[in-house]
Amino acid sequence: MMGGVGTPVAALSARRSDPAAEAWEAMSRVFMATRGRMLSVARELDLSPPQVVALRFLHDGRPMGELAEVMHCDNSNITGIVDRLEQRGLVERRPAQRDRRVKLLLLTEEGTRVRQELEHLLGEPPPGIAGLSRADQRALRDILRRALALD
Amino acid sequence: MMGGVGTPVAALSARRSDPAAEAWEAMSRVFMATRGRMLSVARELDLSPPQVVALRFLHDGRPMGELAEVMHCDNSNITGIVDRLEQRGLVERRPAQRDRRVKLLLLTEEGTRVRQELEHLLGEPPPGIAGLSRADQRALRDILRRALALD
DNA sequence: GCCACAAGGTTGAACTTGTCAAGTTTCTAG
DNA sequence: CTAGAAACTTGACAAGTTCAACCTTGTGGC
Repeated sequence: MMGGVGTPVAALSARRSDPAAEAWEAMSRVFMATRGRMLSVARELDLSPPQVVALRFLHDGRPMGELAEVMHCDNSNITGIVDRLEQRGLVERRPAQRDRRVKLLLLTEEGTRVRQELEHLLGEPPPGIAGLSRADQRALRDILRRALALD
Repeated sequence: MMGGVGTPVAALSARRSDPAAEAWEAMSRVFMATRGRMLSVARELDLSPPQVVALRFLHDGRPMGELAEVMHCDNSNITGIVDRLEQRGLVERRPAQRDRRVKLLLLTEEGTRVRQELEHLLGEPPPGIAGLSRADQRALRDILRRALALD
């Protein structure tokens, strides 16, 4: 830990011998360690963190309201974020035919490119995960997929 | 999935048969699913998301600059966040004796209480993890601890 | 001791985010 | 046809983020 600064977080409290809580604590630590990377990727692509989240949650034809829902924020908030993505030419709004109150979001060519770049950079596993044995990696993947199936 | 809204993210791209990337993708999905809980916990305790992060990264005697470093943001940013935490009586500033330029952060009694509440609420594993078999939970914990040792 | 310089933190300006309360347009039910 | 709801926008205001400029305090060379 060369450039480190000591314990990043004071003791996260996982009740001893509660393996779920202990696993979750470890998982939270792995994620906290990747905060920096996410922020520098955003900077590199000249996007704010919410714009990154929005782009990742976006897919062609997704209504604004749905984006607001998955991002857990207000509709009025999405308006501004999409405004700026649109100004940058990454996204377009198109009223839905079936209900013209609804605006569907479409990625432009450039938007698709940026989004792919984003997934490429953020999809890279952090060193801790990349450094695990292949058996551990497979076990981790399988366990987490079981967890996702329960959500 | 009753109130669901379809696929939250369009395909995160994990190269096939790269178990590390697949594991990381699954892990990212688990985390995305907990965004909402983090936000509602923040609301419940009347804290902004950055204040939550700051409180979690805080420990008694931590210098402001160190907090800025672990939060990956500018010193000037921390000034404002700490200002508001101080106004709410959760934190105090005290100049370090050895170097009076440095301000050390101390949790007040109330600050300690809120921080514990925070760890309690956010330390609760999400349903997907809690619903795993005990063997899976232990395996997950052990693998992630190995990953942390590599960071 | 004195001086230039660096380091930790604060301030102010410009912008983005987030929230809430109207407001507009477009459905939908009765 | 009309009352009300739904989807988005607008405006106002607090908070976060970044940058440059600043103030105070340490540090090293002389």
